[in-house]
Amino acid sequence: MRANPIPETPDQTNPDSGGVAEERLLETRVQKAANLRARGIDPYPARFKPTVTSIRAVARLEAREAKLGEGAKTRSVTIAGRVMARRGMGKAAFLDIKDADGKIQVHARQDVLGADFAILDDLDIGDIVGVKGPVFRTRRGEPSVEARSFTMLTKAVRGLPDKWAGLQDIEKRFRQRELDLITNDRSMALVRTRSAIVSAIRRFMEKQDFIEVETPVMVNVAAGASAQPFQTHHNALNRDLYLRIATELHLKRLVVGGIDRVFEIGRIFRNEGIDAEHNPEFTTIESYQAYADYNDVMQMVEDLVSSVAQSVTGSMIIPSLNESEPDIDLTPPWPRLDLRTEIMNRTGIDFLNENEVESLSGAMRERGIHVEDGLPWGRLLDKVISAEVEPHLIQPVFLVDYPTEMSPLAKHKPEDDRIVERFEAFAIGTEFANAFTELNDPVEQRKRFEEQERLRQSFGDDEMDRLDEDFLVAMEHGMPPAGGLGLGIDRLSLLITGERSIREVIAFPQLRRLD
RNA sequence: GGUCCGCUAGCUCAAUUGGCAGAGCAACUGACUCUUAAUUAGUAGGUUCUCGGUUCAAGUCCGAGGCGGAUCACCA
Repeated sequence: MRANPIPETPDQTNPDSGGVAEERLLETRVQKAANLRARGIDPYPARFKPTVTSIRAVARLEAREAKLGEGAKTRSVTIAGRVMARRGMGKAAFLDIKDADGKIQVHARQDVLGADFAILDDLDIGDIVGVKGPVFRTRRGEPSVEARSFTMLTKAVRGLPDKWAGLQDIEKRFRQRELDLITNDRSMALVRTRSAIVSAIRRFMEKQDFIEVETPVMVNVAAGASAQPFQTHHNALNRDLYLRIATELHLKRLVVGGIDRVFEIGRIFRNEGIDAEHNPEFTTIESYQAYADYNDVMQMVEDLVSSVAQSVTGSMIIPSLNESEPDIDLTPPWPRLDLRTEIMNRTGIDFLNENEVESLSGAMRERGIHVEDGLPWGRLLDKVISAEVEPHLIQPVFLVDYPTEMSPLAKHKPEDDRIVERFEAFAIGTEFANAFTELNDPVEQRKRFEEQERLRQSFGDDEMDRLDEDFLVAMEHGMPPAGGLGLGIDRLSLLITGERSIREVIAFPQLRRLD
């Protein structure tokens, strides 16, 4: 055992760098790395090749046991992973090693390991190591790698959170997600599930002959949705640019160009509040399909969501994570509820009658719905939906046929220009998809945008959709009839994982910086 | 943005009415060759989120602020 020098006077030069105790813990481990170097051992070697993962190593042992019976040993394997626990017994030690697949125990004995055993003097929980040797089963039945050689792969100079309780502090879990992943299996599972969801979506779309594209994130006009954009600046062009708030308009231009089935999975940015359902950057899939209408898209959405759930979780029924909420059954078909009827049933308000700001806001006040002054009609009605209808939509459902004024990019019904062919998909009280039969009449599209601009002027509402001249010119060249979809991947991940906070399904959610 | 709740050792948590800030894990010095929350003897570790106030005395009470959570408002 070598003595680790403890600083006689704590470092006062940088009082913000953490407590003295923390500094000392770090210093101790840095010293251990130096100890290894002094003995000619690189604590950060560049290469190491494991031959099996923990799970495969155990599988090999089981196969061997099936053939040879109890007491069987495999041929030598090589594993690598992080030391999660350590039980030392003088001239022997047990280590729990965690890799990408799971955990396996390592048994290190001085007589077996020889010189490498001395590495354990400078080993800490949290270090990443490589171990080579046969897999056997201990007397207590634990599959274990009998260490014949032992390699330090990465000396960690900070310790892990509590080995039993893990990292519990919610704020730390989000700010230091890597520690959350190391110690909390649920967090790792959520990252993997989200990845599987995106992968399944991509396979679903490709199977239906959609092609995936990438369109600009930085745009001259943040159009295609109602939201405030983030602003940035390009120095060489000396132009202000915006981060996109939707991928819609570029994708439609690709449909004009002849890509009949197109989709993009991408990040969009909305300069708005942050809460359990909103992160300022979030991921959507938007798709556009020529010669389809919103009924086709509706069917695609329920097929997509249910089959993604099936392939990711093995079931279309998502079990509730707590007693107070029901399981969610994603099995298609989902009910199609007429929006106007649904609002009337919930509130008695008929949006075709209350078609002026005054009458609608009056009706809302009568119903006890808080009305903010200065909002245009469409935003008011949106509020009625989100306050009075949306919270009741727990099982998956489509709300169908929206007012034209709140849907500037959707085609109106053939028999009624006050209503557009649009639906939104809801579950767990939250909207997760929005789709319509796309408006492709360029003259009407221009009129609708101009109306949005007029509303923006008169209401001073920064969130109205904006007029994008490049898009309008494209439409003037003719876009085939098409059905379009926007679906929130984060929201879908909430639905499929059973989580209720978007921060749980985003690896690094936006948080206020610590100063 | 409003309201409520939380912030104590590296991690997980205690601390009675305002009365000496404590435990487990991790760490450090030892013992220990089949343990698995190993066992075992000892040691060290604190700006109780920050600033101010009340008080003989503040982790605890009051005020302001920071960060987070829940909820309402707004958005997807």
